[in-house]
Amino acid sequence: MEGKANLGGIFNKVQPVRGFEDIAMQIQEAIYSGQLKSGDRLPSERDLAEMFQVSRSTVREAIRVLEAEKVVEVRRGVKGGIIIVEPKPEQVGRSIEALIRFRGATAEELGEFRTDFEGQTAALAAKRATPEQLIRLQEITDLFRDESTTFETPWAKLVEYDLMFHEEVANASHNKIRVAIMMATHGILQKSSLSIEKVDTTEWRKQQAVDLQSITDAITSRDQKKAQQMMEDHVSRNVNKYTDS
Amino acid sequence: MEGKANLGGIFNKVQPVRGFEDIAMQIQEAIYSGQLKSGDRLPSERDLAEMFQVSRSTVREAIRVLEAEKVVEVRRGVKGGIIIVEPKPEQVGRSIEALIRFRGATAEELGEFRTDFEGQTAALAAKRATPEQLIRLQEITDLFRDESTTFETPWAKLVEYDLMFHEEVANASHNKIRVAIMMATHGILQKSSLSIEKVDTTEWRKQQAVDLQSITDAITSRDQKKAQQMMEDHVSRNVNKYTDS
DNA sequence: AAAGTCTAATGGTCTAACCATTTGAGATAA
DNA sequence: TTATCTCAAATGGTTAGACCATTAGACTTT
Repeated sequence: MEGKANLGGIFNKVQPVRGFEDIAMQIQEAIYSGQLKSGDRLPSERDLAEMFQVSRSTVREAIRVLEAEKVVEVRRGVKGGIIIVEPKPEQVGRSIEALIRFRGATAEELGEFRTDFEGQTAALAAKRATPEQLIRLQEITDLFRDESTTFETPWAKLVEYDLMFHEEVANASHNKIRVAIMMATHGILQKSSLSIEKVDTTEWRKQQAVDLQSITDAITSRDQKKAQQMMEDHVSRNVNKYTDS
Repeated sequence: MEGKANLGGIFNKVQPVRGFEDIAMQIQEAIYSGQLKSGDRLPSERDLAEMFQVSRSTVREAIRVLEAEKVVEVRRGVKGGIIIVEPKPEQVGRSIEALIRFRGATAEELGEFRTDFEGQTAALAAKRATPEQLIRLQEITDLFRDESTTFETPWAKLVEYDLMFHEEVANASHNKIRVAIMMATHGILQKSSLSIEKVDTTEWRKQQAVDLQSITDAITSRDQKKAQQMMEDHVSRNVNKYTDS
């Protein structure tokens, strides 16, 4: 630290830009700047190669990058091609998952986080939910209760309703970061090592239905504290179910 | 919804696996399963082509995918090659950022989330910090105070100490999910549209130093409520600074 | 010892062809 | 008419072999 200027954050790593990188960046820029919208179709690989004055291989490598980044989607055949897609919340879950796997996070840690996080989200929802969102929450709650009373309804379907409920609560919090993180954690839950375990008893179904109703009630009555408490109970109950088994 | 079974979540999209995808997956599996560790070097493209019995182009496309997913890094020249790298927290920030840009989240929303999130993290830290972590927090606090008294210390350096402090608090929460999300949000803060703004006055510097000390004190005295409150105040104070300017 | 030069290994790119998939148009059959 | 089959065209997927560019280290020269 002596006789040597601290250049941290001033200079950037030199990186010779490879052809395909350049192309991938140009296309991505066009998307971010709004010149290309989701749903648009890029020219064919052969046309792109001519436009960028490179070989088809180089174009293809650029497309692979964009595809891996979930910026475009590729379909074969006539009327196929390279289509621009919307960023999906699940991909955040994927990279969080990679990080978690690497750092060795556990299901307990995820559960603990979810308990706190969803509790606060519910509190915000109680503060800000629109009338339409309140109605929607009640609808999902009713749907869950109705379908949960018969064992003809598969467990997976009920879990789906439950996640739908949680996401609607996140929407009602009117904070897009929360929506994104909510969906990310759900993406993790639905997969791999941190996956939820199937616990499907009559009591579980009844308890879930009661949980959703009490959360909906608390949010509807704008009772932030209660909404937070009910949601925390609901999430932790399931977390415990999963990890006690 | 009538006369037609709901197959949601039961069947998956059919996707013919392309050669390069197969190869990319195999390599990724080898990494996740521990057969390949970060730092390891894959065989050269030519060798991989022979091993997988495909052309070099196909191998290269697979490498492009892995590279885009930040699973490997590629260097040219002799002794260069394809090296396996660790997943970095910043990449989570990147995908969250993409999502946020697309969904149009604002700096206010991020600020609101951080206030709640970091508050809870501090509360957990107060509960679980190890003696070593308490010492480390005090060290960073001291470092910040000492260096902040002279304007020779650049603003960027102080922000760095601040982030270091927040990450240490996250570590002290002993929840790896929180560490990951903390780093992710910091990654966002350091870039682009949601970037923090430079506010560097004598009062700001003093206030920051006081903030860190009071948080450290609260955590050290195991006062969860106070730690949460102090952290919330600290974060929201900065958020307001940034957004009021 | 220092500087320059050469060499081999590795990724980056190109060319030109062929294969595989998909859609729609047109021919054919019921 | 209607249903089915066939075929053509466009698009991505793959191949093979060549050459270029970059890099580290060995070797040579000064």
